[in-house]
Amino acid sequence: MRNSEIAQIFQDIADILEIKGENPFRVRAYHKIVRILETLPEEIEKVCQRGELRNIPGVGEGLAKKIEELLATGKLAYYEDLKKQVPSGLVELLAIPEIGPKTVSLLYKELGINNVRELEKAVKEHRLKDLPGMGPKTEENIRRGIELLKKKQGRMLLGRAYPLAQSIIERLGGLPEVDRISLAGSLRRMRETIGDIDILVASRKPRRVMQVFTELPGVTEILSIGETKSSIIMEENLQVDVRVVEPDSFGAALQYFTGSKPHNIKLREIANKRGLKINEYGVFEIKSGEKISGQTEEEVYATLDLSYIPPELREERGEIEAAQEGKLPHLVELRDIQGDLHVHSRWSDGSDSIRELAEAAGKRGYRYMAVCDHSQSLKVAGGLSVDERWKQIEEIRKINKELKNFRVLAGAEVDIHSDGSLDYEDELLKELDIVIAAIHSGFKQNREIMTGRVVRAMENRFVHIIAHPTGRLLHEREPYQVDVETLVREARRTGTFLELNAFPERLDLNDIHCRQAKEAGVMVALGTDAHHQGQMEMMPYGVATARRGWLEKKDILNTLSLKDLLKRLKG
DNA sequence: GCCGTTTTCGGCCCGACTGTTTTCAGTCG
Repeated sequence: MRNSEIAQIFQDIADILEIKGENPFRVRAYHKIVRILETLPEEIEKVCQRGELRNIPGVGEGLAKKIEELLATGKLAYYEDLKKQVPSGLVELLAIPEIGPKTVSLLYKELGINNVRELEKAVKEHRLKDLPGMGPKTEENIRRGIELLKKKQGRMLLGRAYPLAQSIIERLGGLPEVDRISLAGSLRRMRETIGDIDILVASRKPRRVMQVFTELPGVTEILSIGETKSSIIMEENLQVDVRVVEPDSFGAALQYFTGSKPHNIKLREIANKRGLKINEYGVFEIKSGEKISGQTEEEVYATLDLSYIPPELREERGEIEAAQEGKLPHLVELRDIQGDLHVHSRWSDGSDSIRELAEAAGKRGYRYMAVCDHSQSLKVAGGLSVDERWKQIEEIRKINKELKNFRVLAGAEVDIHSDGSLDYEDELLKELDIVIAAIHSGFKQNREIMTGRVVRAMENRFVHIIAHPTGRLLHEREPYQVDVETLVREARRTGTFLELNAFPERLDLNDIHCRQAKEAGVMVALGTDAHHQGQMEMMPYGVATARRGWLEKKDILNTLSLKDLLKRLKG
């Protein structure tokens, strides 16, 4: 059984236990194991085989036994039993905003409602408002909640949400009433997808800020408007929350609203042990109630003897322990990136000439850029025949003679055939400065074949990089069945680099994989996969994902100078 | 359900907001 399947079962258990009104801390224990499983860099089965389940913080005797049972039999008696007690449709009701476990339980007991369809019907017939603890407003809120759930088709891509948030910040930040303003929430942590945009403002005149905010162009609905918090819906059904605090609390509030929740919980536990309390207003001594810090985030962390933890790391994946020991990574920054290692020109399916691309890259401060147009098999993307490729190499050589302080690397994104062979012969590959191998066909192969296919490509000594190694397209296509653990190991063995494709739909490798690569000593190659010059702007999303994967400058191939890069590519 | 240089039992992060109440429960982040 795979980690994601086991995680799904524990998630289900957590939901059922909540509806049953079980001890919330038991529920929390299940939520925690779900998160652990979703981000574990190896299969839990291997951990189990090594007898190390109990070494995972959050896994005690009970969960260890349940995991063992699932791995051994594919089933869990406890879960099967729970499912009999609670109709399956109740869990889906939890997804509706405004509805939590208590309401689900009430609806079921009083009205026999056990799925969304029945709830909609009951709302229409106004059967909810007379239930104990409910009234017409709650009924209306639930109606809107169902509507919202239907409209909101999941989370928005980082690459879409980020510019939107920036434009809001620019508008609000320009107000004289705004002292400070910042992104918060998962967007500040640069998660690959986000549920809503959180913005934090420091101001002594919240009313004015809220007025401007709720009247922004593009606002389609105002969900709530208050002194400290307002929520709106913008076009594309994106929810935006703004919170306003006093300037003195800005740091504590920013820390608090940036999350993640598990990160904050852990931080507060540490604070408690020291007789301190953290909330969004500051760090307080519990006994005296005296405020110790809160103006800046740095202060908040320093009060707990922690070095400052960058937002991208705040996922409770060991960053707090690292901060305690002063062993946080020195994360890579955008300005460390010396060039883009994956762009397409109009020779294949891009829309700009190599010269235009080079000029744009130079303007970004880059020293080099790898033009990696598709290879001959990929006809839909205008893949280059062998002849065309030779001509392109010639053109690039010519362009390089004209350029100063900038180098266009002659590259190719070469298809890996179904059997692992490559789309060009070695005698052509060896003429290229940089060769990226990629899968664009046969997505349905099983795990073993797919993994072996990529490994075979790695074994070709002219292949430098594996492009978008899992092939996922967020919201569109699942990753193909490839064993990343093996890829990382084989990359190390063969001296191959793995790409972190910065395109927002891809972000592939993802953060967890990046960390795996780092730990195995495999360098990551950052490329935007730009198909026109504007798309080179996607690089920050790649850098952010690298940071989420704990990567430092030394872990990334294209932080090297041109000279060092060329040396690495040869060796 | 987990966990322990204050504990193997009794704790487990913290507050805002809303709508329903007349002091609080439920939900959310």
